[in-house]
Amino acid sequence: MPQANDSYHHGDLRAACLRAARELLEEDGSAGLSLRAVARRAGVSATAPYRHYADRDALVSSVAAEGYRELAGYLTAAHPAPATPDDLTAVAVAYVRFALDHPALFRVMFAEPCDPGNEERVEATAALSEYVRGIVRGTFPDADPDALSTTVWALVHGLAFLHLDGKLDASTPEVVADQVRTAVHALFTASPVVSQAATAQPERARA
Amino acid sequence: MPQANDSYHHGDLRAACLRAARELLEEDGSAGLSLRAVARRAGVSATAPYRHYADRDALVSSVAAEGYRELAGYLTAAHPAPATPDDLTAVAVAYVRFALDHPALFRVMFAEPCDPGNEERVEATAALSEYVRGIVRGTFPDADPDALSTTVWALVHGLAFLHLDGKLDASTPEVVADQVRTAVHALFTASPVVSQAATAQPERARA
DNA sequence: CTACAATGTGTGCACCGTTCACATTAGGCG
DNA sequence: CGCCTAATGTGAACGGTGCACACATTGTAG
Repeated sequence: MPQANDSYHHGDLRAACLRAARELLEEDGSAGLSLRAVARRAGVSATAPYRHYADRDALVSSVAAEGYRELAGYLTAAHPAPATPDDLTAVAVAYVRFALDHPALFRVMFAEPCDPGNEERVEATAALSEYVRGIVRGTFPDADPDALSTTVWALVHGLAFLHLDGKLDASTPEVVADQVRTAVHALFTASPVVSQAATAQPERARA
Repeated sequence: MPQANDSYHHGDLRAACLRAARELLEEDGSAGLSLRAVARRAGVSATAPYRHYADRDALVSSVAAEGYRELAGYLTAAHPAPATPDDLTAVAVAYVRFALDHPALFRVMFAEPCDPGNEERVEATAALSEYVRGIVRGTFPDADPDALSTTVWALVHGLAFLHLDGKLDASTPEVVADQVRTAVHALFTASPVVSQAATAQPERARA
């Protein structure tokens, strides 16, 4: 049973490190996320975190994995079981809102190629990817789920990143939401074409 | 007249730093891009670069600005004066190809919110943004240029990033290109709707 | 030719990630 | 209960980093 005492043994350093990392990320951005700062905030010596994380990257990957799960929470909260294009649009809006609510975290999640060695991270991203594909499959049964989910994910992901880079008008959340709705709506009116194009292209990859 | 001698004064340290930074970026990724390593590679003391760049961020911003210009070169090379949806699709393919050809550079370009204080960088990004808007305006005269260029940029940017994160099949350049073409094509078949939706939404932003 | 501004050097400081030997403690086993 | 081992936390140390500072060198304008 973990306890955050002031005794020699912390009790649950692993969780405390994660929490401290999240706080530092929100306060100073990814620049302030140092292993030593995490240790300081957790009230522990600089090298103690190495008992729970192989290196800095492992910690960051854990933070990223937590971010993926939180993002999934945003999406399911927007609509628990999306079945119509409007439902899917609501999910898309939630995706961009998550990015704007947690900009530093979102950047960390996609800053580097996902380390294939980190099981927790791979699992979290796979779950998210599968979740998106599932929604698309349910919403557009006639479309190629892979192709369409890729397209819609890319569109929403791109909107999120352009917003993070300040390249789009993000004055109010409503402006952002409208932008996302407009863009996604444009895609959906063409969804039958996506289906058709994806299934009628035999010359995809010969290698 | 600059000269890369072995004399006390380097001749053109600024350009040499930029070149060294680019090399380090391609060799070791953004992790290896340290000011000291740049100085070493340029054959100069660790603090010499400070005569030409205020700090590490300034160097990185310069590299990013160079990247923006190079990206613009890719795009214009794909089609000097895009006038049809197919032309625009070719430009989109070139965008993603640039990201895959220069993954570390592309990440640097979009890793942090663009520093508004760095004039060179702001200028380069503005030029790129305006270029995209111009293409869209020429290709789809009836559409809202802002809305459509945002959408198509987001879609392509998202595809590029998902590829960089290894979340999409990038086995061969042709597979990637097909993917981009399919996604962009899907958008374009809906472009009249974008135009209609964008102009028929008076409740955009009241603030 | 000389003074000055531009440019490069060296030292030093604080911080970082990481390793290693060591201290402390929890929990199982007698 | 008491002991032993594995888990967990500490401290010093090493090489690397960004950056500020005083100083050295040199191109160039007057």
